[in-house]
Amino acid sequence: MKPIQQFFEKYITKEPLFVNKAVLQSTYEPTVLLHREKEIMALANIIAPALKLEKPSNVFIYGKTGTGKTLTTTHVTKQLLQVAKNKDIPLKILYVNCKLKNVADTEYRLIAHLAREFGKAIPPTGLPTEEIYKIFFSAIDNQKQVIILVLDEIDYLVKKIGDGILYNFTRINSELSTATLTLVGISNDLLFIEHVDPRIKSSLSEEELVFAPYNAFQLQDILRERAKKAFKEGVLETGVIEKCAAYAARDHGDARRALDLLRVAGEIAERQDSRTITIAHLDSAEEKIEKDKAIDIIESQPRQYLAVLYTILHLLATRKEKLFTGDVYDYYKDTLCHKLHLRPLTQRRVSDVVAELDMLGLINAKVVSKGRYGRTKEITHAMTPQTALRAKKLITEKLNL
DNA sequence: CGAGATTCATGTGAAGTATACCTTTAGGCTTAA
DNA sequence: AAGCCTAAAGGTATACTTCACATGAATCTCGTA
Repeated sequence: MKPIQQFFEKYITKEPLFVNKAVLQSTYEPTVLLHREKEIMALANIIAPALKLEKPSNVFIYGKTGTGKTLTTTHVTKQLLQVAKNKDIPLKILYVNCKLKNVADTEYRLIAHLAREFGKAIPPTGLPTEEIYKIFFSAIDNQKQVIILVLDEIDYLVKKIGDGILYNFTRINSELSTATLTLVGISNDLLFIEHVDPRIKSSLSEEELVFAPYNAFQLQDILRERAKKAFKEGVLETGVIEKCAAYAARDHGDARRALDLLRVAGEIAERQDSRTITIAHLDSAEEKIEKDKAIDIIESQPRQYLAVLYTILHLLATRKEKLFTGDVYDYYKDTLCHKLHLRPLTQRRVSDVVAELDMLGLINAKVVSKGRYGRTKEITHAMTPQTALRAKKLITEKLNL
């Protein structure tokens, strides 16, 4: 028998470690959210008036990544929607992630996206933004209804295009006569609202919820609960859950990360034909996750961004000295763009691109003053060496270098 | 020796440009009465 | 005469460029002890 056939034969008979892998994926919504009872009730209280067709207060939710903000919000809004449906209450929930490139990363695109949710066809460009607002308003204002708009990662949007958009949000309800719209903003950055006009702040952030990071014990509870459903009995070696929780608690109690870690560890173990999941699997999982995340982001970046990122990775790998914007720009313009027959962007633009790559977490860029030797961004690694290497290879392929 | 001026390399804001796409409008052509 | 198609005119968003000014600590300068 050919080896590849043997592989397939074996594959069928192989004992899986998972019973239900979806439980560990980030799209999974558990029916019970552990250790978020207080937050759930708080949010429920805030938005409950919707059931009486009154406008609930606007809310801002703060918390680091993986503290259950998004999950809690979708959980609560879903339940609310369910009740509303049973009682025939006209309630709509809209959820938008502002970080999605070319979907909701500008004011025009965000409102256009919302209007499309209501079946309106909006061109990708060409109309005045004001016009898009009108279309959106007319789409929702044709009947008495309560709309709850959840804007995830709203801090990213505001950082990118400024806080003018928030001002426009403040006047939404005065434009509507029959419908009402409530804004639920979710932010990873606890400080970002402090930078906006206090009047806008008080209008949009009538209520605030802060999600504290999970501690190691809470993470363990969550992991155990999910692991029970995801894995067959007895596949987890003792200490794996504890270690997994400890890893995640180390950097700001990120539950999503902890779950990813567990899932990927399981996948690796399965591939290696292991009967159990060990701590060693956990370690390789940590590496793989980071790599996947970076690769994912890179996949969606335009050519110019890739070229700049490649330059940075290349220079960081080759030289020992610190790396500054000027060095990057020189190599990018003189060497890389030349090789790629790419029209070089100006230094001004590259400066912005570097800032965006920093926001995406692919690199670290910090503005430093070198006194007599000027002011610049000092650029350093944000990825582990292995990941950086993989990333560089991927870009090489994507750019046809 | 130390306070204040100078300097460098690039950050950063504002305004301008190119491109792609939109709606409106006016003219020309077709059609049906 | 009414209806329909087309192409030009006039408008916008976005990504990028151009222009011009801002930044901030190391270094220089010069008056003073």
